[in-house]
Amino acid sequence: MNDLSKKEDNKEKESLNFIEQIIEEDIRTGKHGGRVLTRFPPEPNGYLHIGHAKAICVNFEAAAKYGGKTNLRFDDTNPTTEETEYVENIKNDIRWLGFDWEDREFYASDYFGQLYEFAIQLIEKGLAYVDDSTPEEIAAMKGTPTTPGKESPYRNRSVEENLGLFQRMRAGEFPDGARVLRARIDMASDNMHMRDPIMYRIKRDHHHRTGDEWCIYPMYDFAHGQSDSIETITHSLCSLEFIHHRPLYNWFIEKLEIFPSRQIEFARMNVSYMITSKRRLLKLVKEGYVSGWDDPRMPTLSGMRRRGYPPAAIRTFCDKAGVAKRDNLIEISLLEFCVRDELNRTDPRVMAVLNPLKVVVTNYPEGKVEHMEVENNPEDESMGTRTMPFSRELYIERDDFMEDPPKKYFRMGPGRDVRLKGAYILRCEGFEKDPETGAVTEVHCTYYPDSKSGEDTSGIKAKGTLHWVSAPHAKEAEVRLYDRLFTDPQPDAHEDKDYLEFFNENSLEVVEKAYIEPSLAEARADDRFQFLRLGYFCVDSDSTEEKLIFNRTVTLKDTWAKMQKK
RNA sequence: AGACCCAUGGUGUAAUGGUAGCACUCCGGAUUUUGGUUCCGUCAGUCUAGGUUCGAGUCCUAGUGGGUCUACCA
Repeated sequence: MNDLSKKEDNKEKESLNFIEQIIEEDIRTGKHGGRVLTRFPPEPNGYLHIGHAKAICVNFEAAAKYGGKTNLRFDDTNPTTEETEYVENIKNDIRWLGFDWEDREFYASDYFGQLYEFAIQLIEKGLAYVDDSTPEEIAAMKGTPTTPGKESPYRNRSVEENLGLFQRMRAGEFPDGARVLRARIDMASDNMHMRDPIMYRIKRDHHHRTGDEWCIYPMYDFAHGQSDSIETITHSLCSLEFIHHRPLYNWFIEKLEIFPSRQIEFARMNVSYMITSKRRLLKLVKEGYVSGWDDPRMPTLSGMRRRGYPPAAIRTFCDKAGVAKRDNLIEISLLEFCVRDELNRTDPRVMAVLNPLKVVVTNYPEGKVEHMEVENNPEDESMGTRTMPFSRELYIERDDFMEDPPKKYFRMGPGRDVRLKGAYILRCEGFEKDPETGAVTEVHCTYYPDSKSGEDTSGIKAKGTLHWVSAPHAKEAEVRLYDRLFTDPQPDAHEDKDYLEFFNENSLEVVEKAYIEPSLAEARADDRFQFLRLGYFCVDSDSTEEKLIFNRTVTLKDTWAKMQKK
């Protein structure tokens, strides 16, 4: 056996997650004729976040893998909290993430008529009844997980009476909250969701799609499962919390004799240093901890988009995190790895100096300018080159000079040689200090004329290479440096402490005046770059003609910083 | 307390009764005109106790630990 066939043998076994295994089994047994249809069912009452991204990927990718499709369905059964504005944002976010639901855009509210008919059917079968009890009474009769509930005094109304009452509910004859329609199942069930769950409530509110057509609205539990069924969803993938709802959905499907969608639950993804609670996120926005839902520190898709995270990286991240049923906490370092991996291949490199220190090349003629050719991406030659002006006065990073450097320091220091990326090797001859503060104000160097990048005959091997800009040619820009929003990996997991106690006060640092190379003058919002040796940055939408603003997406890995910590 | 779900290196996820593998992180090394990238390497794991079996991470029982469930929200 040769090596080639061995390799073939090795990769023949691709490992499947438990959902894919179920789908493959269904295909093998011919269930639904091999058809696969999933759905992503957001409620249009908030912004999508990293947790939703996971659900979107799981649903769309599971279907796509087996030649199936995915529906987008808005679960809009509560008119009070839902708005059209959210619908547009959600669609925009899903498209940006890279998924397409084509023409299959549905709304639970599309099915209000059908759902009403389903309710009538159940009443006629003696499986649903109108209850006049107050919310408090219903809650009291519900019992607890360890004690059975009590049956409502209205539970044994006749079919005719229930039918009449329900029709009058629909006709608007009763005030809000006066009565509800409940499924007649089992008040003693171990599963609280089977203790005669409410199917319909009276609620006079303007619905974002159906307007004032209805004054009764189905509960989520009476809408979700049947919506799946109506759309003939084959595999309804949702999070673990709905595991207790499954018997109820199956009960409705069975009693109504409708298409049997199968619900499969998986553990939702948690990411360290991030929170996804809608309420807590809202508080960050409302109380000004962040600038809005799209603040680049937010775990929202709009926030991550503005931060500069490429959608492909988010998809890869969700894929690598995997799918299973156990609780998980994915390290944010995996996300950062995926972002860097993507950006490393795609982003052009440029130079910017965030914390400038002036360098004077004393043996370089005053007024002379050379245009140095610099590669745009060493990972991708096809991205070509650009030129950068080089002159007698330059800026380098303040961190890249030390008055009295240790031996492992490869950057500029008195008497040391260092390469300027794409330009010359410089020798540091001295420096000037502010007599009052002691701060270094200027560094004096000489350059080796025969060390020009690409035609270096000097034979000098400089250990370090620095980024730089030409002082008279550099443009100014604002740069926003972001760090994780919280100082604790699970800020909302502390019983004794509020998550806001872990808010990272240093999560945003603004550099008002950074120097960027002149080629960046034409950059426009959303353009992405690697600032050499600093990190990946994108142009923020706050930028104006006069002033460019960059967001730091993520730093480069920094082994020097790591060494220093030790 | 009851029902249900879950348990593999620091983290996440494979192995479907037959050699515990992969990725991230960490650590070390090589290369490098980015202390980036790339490449190589090290460390490190089946919750506990019984049982079934020639053989158990996998099947069974019990225990332990974690999670979920008692909205006219979704």
